[in-house]
Amino acid sequence: MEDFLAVFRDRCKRHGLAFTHQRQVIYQALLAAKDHPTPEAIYDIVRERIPSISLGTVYKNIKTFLDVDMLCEVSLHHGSLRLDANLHAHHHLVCRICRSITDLDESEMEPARFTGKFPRGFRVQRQNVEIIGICAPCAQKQSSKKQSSN
Amino acid sequence: MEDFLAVFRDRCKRHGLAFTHQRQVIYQALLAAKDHPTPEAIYDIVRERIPSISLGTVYKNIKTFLDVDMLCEVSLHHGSLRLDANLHAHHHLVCRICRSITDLDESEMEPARFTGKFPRGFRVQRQNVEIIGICAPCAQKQSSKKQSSN
DNA sequence: CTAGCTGCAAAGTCTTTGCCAGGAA
DNA sequence: TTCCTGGCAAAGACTTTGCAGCTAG
Repeated sequence: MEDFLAVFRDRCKRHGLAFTHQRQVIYQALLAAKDHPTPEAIYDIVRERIPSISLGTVYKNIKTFLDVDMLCEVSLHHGSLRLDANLHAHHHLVCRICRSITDLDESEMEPARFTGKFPRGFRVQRQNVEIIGICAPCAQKQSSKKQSSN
Repeated sequence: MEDFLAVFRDRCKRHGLAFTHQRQVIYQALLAAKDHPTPEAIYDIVRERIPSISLGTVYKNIKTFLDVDMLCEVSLHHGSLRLDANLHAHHHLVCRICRSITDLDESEMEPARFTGKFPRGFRVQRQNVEIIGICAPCAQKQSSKKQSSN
């Protein structure tokens, strides 16, 4: 626990974030949750320790953590529904910045192989591979932004 | 084109869907779009041919197509942000029905290997594998539902 | 004829934003 | 002191729903 606090304090300092009680409790709840919680779920947990906290604060902090890579999102496409009429097995190349999606043909992909055990009774149907990175246009924008801010 | 109409008509019949002009134009737009469009994007395209169409109709039809597997969603988690404080490389087992997410340790996974070419300039950072299927509780619910409807 | 569909508008989620008082550095 | 943050409420984006008239089967 003291360990957690020290690490968290350090991470905040490194990213220029103020160390606040709310922020610390939110982060701790995120670390403890094993089920990939929603912001609402975190809000519910945090409220047990800080009843006066607001949902807005939870959202703001989550966004902050995402910005500094102290946290990641399960899907890069939660904002809006993205559709795919290509029903043949294929995979996706996704840009972290602009969230563009490019198809990768399955024939050019050797599937991932899971060698461990699945939970009992889980019926596997298909697998989806996302190769995540930064597309050429976004990479260019980023580097030019960095230069101008130096 | 006539080919498309025949196939579409057939698919509708098979799933018990009425063949309507709106539905046909929406599906055609979905098939033609190569960029994993949002419902809004489809709405914009369809409106060129059916200016009076409503966004609600586009949503309803997309939902219908998803229900009968004539279409799939790029991410099963677009509805709400799902967070992951586990920054170590790992993968996910996802239930199509309840959308629960279970972690799979990376050490038990042999990564997918892409043997083709990435778009020029794309900087790959990591890969995410989703194994998609139906979890035990949902499978049970489904089979009992089927029995009772027989 | 009947069930299902469309268009419209209202309502519902989920998330972001603006503001000011208060706390961290 | 100065800047950042928390709480609140309003606004915003995205999606669903209810209804009345129309259409396909």
